[in-house]
Amino acid sequence: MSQNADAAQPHPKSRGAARRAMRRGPTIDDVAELAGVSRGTVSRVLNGARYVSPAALKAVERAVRTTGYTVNQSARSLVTKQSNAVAFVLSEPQERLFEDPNFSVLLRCCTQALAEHDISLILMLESSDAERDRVLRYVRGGHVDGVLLISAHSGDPLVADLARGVVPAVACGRPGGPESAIPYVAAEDTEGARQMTRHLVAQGRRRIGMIACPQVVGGPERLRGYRDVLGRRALKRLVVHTSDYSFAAGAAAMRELLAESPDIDAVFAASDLLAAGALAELRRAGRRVPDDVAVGGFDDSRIARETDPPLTTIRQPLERVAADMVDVLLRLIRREPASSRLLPTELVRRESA
Amino acid sequence: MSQNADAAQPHPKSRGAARRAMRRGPTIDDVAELAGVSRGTVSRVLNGARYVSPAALKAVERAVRTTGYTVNQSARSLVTKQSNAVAFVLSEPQERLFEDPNFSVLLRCCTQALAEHDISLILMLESSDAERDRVLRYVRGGHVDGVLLISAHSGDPLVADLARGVVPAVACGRPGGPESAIPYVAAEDTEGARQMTRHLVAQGRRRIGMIACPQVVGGPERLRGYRDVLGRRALKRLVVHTSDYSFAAGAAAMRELLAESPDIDAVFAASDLLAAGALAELRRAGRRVPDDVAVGGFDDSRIARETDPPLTTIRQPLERVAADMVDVLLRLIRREPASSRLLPTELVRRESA
DNA sequence: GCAGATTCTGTGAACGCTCACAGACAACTC
DNA sequence: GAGTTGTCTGTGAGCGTTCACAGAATCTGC
Repeated sequence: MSQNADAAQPHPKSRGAARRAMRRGPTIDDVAELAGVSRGTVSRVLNGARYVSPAALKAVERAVRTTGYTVNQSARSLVTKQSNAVAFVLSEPQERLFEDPNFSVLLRCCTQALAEHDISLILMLESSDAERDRVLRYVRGGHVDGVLLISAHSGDPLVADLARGVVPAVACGRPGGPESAIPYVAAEDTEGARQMTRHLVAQGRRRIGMIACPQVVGGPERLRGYRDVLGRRALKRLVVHTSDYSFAAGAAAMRELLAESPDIDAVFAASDLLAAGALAELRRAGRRVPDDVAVGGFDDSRIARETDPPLTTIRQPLERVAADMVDVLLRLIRREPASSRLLPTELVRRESA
Repeated sequence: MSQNADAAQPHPKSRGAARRAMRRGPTIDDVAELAGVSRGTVSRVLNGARYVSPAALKAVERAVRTTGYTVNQSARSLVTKQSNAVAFVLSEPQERLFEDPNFSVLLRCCTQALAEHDISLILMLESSDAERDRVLRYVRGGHVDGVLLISAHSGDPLVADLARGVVPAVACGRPGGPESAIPYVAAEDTEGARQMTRHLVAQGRRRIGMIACPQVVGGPERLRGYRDVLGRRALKRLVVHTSDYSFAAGAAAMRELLAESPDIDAVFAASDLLAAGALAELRRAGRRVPDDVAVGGFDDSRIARETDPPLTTIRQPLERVAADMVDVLLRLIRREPASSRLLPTELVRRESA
């Protein structure tokens, strides 16, 4: 049989042709050939276009257009060791966090900001230990250039891992744990809480309660702001702690507050969702808002506009938080200096207080 | 100087060593060396582990563990032409859609389902033409193995592009446009709408209005279900169209309905968010719910539990929609046959109707 | 004991790109 | 006109995998 004879002489050309037929798209060599230049020149055009003659530039651009060439990211990554992707890691996402409107804004704005730099966002969940392992392996494996970390609770174990500097990382909100932790971007929670508390005081409220959530990122700061303004008037029974920012927790906390201090005339909830829950509970208890009890929220999320009455709240510039997180991360990736940032908050007056 | 002498003889070995020092992690060759086998054997262990002796298997596994080896996805993708990633494309995401709780559930469940197959989810937004181009180039470039398409409005132009079969794709909800379009997974919207309408009829309601949204995916089906049950009783002035599923649109539609038909005694809103808006407007108009007017929603999203009164609504099995979308997409990627799926809905009775 | 499977292993050649290098040429300076 | 600088170009090597192939070893059944 002629098989052996054929096998004896390898024919790389016909093989290459066969491959080309089943290939996804044109390669850099096809573009080079069509443009009448070399691979190297095409590559230079693709990245930066320096040291390329106008004629060559034009020819390459035309060839790229006519062939519909797209750079093969895998091949590029293989040599540059950059993935042009970052992970958006959602730590401990009980459904709650995921349905938090703040988080949605963050995700959307981060995606947009990254897209402008042609970097793609890979969403990763990290609620179980197994998932954390997966994330860590993924990140360590060099699949992403950086990590945007959205943490629900402070003291996230992933922070420690990330802090070891496997890959640049930025957190949203001040992550708890050792001081050596990773840089973060957050709103000025403490000052925001002060603004709201001062506002309630200015309205003549005497018994101002707080629904706090100190385990959640940003929570301790908001409680501190409330205490800063009220001092000794921040009675113990006026402060109730919840374990998360949820509607149900807000309602339960309000119930407790009403039972402990029936003469309460204002409540500052550490998030709009908590405030919405408090509102529902107040209605059930027959208290009018704001006449009997004023309610203040925090976040200025969509919810604040949809409650009845609409919530007076503290606006966090989440769009800017997202943009700044991306900015800090990109700087870190380029090995430029970058540090944590705190963004100003603003009181938004509506009808609840 | 000795420079020229050095340059004359290339020393690949010291070069390789230098590279190794700055390298991210161990390679397959390092693992092979440590395990005392060849590259090929390690590769076989990594993918499937067939035709590998127990001894070799064990040695490789140990070596992988001690070196902390992770496969370099770029190198692998370069040869397999598979990226192990899929794009989750959010078409026309006016903020609204993004803040839709349904969408959050979908995103979360898809991410989880994909993670189980070690496939990562790349989030892409596609609200402008420029962004659609980007998405298309990205997808065409072979960066992803498939696309999960979440479309707000029917007749999305991306669908047509995707339908040309660049890459496997699955839509959530029936995409409008040519019949030749891509496969989809959706709830049985028509039947769900029938369930709700029948429920309102069974409660003795005589003037049943509808807040419909026929431009949005699923919208036409829900309107059809309402008409199926009511027949000629579905008066023109009892149906108002909105352009999206938003709180504000729901409130505006309710206002219109009250003005046109003051004797209205029930409303079926095509989404919970619309129903929440209607609820707010009814309260403002002094109508009691459900005593004066019954309100039915659709989705059974988180919102339905948080309105006052809580909404009677139609539950869509979104977790299953997400799981099925991923399942269909994976089949398509493996070139197995797979077709569109319709999932059953369920009436959830609460207090609003 | 030997042909034929069957299991197991190592090796070379891609995959498509970037990057360093060297060479060609043009434009200056003295 | 020779040297120096700067711009522009092509080429070879290598990134870390997988895959096809071929060869070695072991097991069948007669």
